[in-house]
Amino acid sequence: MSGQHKTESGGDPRGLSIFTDLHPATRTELDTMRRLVRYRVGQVVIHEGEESDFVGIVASGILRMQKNLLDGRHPVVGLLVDGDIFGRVFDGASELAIEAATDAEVIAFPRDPFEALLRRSPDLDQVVLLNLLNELDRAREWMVILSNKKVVNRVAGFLLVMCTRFVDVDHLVQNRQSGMEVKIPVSRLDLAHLLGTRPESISRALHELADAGEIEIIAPDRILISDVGALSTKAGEEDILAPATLKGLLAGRTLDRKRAD
Amino acid sequence: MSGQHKTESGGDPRGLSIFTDLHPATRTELDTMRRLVRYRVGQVVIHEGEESDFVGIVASGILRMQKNLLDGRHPVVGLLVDGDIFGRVFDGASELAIEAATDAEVIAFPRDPFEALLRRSPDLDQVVLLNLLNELDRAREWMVILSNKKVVNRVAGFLLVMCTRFVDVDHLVQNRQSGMEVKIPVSRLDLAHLLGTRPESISRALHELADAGEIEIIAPDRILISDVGALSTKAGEEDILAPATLKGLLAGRTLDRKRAD
DNA sequence: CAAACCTATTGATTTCCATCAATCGAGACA
DNA sequence: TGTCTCGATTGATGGAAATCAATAGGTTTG
Repeated sequence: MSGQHKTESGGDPRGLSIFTDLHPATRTELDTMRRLVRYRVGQVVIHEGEESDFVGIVASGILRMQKNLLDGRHPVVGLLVDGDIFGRVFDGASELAIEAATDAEVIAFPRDPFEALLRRSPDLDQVVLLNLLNELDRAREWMVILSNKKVVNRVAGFLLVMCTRFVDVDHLVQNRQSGMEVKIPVSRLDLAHLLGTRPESISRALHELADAGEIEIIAPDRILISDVGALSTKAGEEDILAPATLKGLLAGRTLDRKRAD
Repeated sequence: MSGQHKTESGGDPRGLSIFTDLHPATRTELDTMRRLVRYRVGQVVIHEGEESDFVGIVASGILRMQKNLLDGRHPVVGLLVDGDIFGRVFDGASELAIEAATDAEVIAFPRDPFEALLRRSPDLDQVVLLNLLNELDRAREWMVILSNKKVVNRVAGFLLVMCTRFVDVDHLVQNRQSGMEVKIPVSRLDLAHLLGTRPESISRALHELADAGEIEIIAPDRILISDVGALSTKAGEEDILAPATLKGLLAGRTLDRKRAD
């Protein structure tokens, strides 16, 4: 009943790896208060405007942060994956809804004890601070991608982000001899909301990239990226996976900010 | 030569008010290491990719955070105003350029001593953490505004953000009997980059709102907002300045997260 | 005072995409 | 196996905005 998705073998449950370097005492306290919550596709994790009573870390699956507007639209402002922290630390209701984009598991910490521990433990505080800095970077990086006027350019940017940010999440990204294979973990509709467009345009953009020989559509949700450089150009960015940067990735570094220590 | 823009009378220099509640010892240390830097319109504060050696707080004027793309575009991902903290805390070069959108003054703290102090002072750490949380909220709020497909809707959202976030910055927002007067602090081109469009479209959108009687264009950079409700609807949001929320504003609360204490 | 310059604005045309509508394909289920 | 259903795809069309181009208004400069 327990270990189908999780990989508890030996080490931490998924998602908690961000806490690996914490002081043992802090770890112990966290372990004491944590509980695992499962959500199914489409379930609401935190309602918009709700004062959430827990801080969560994604252990598996994908959550989407979205705003539900009066006109019926609900733009997605970001996705949460393995290891991402969410839920309001320190007061305030969330202005965003958080919903499960796929079946998902969340490690939940009751808010008050978590905050109390946060105040007492500089090491935990540090982890949370770095996580926030990364989230902010991602949000802005995402804005740059969204600043592309043409859908095909935004889609190109999205695929590149998949390659970098989701590189070691689940098995979403795999190296092939002919390029990188990316599994798109959300529906076309979610993707459209994420990229500020409609599913039809997503479809057209993907097939346009395929016709240009820059990607290969193995299945609707499996994309083989064959020409990273072309995608980077389309995304307007410098070559995200240019030799220099790529070397770093292959060496095991991530693009995320790490603890200084 | 010194005190034309600044309001040093009695209390803190502008921008430092976010540090008002800090422990006196922390304040003293900060005061020791701070220095004031002035920038003129268009000057670069931090180059894209540069490893900045200081943490800054805006004391006056407006900075813009932008990405300079290969194709010549440079989308603006956010503005920094009085009291906003910028510059990388903890490692990493900025992926964004920061430039002065107007003449501006910045209070700069050398990075290493600032970080050292941050590690030692939970109160300062707390302020930085809350600032980050607010920045993240704003970034996502901004994404929601940018998710509007029509320019006129994004412009409406921008004007509303001016009314809330910039309510006590310089004299950008003033109450009139016929509505709120907003001073747009950046050029049409900057505004276009901020809203993901071109200056021509900005112009057309503003005049469309004026024709609808929802705003009045006193001067190109002075907008009188006469129908907040209509703008809110156009922005897709619930009525940001609806009675309940507005009452809070008038009571002196801001929409920002405050320290719990 | 006039010339030069920059910004905002207005006009005309083309491109891109949202939208409406129809088809296709894979999985669920009887 | 056949049908049902849902998501993805493809097609056709109207609308919005990018683009190109030109004018107006304000400020600086000589």
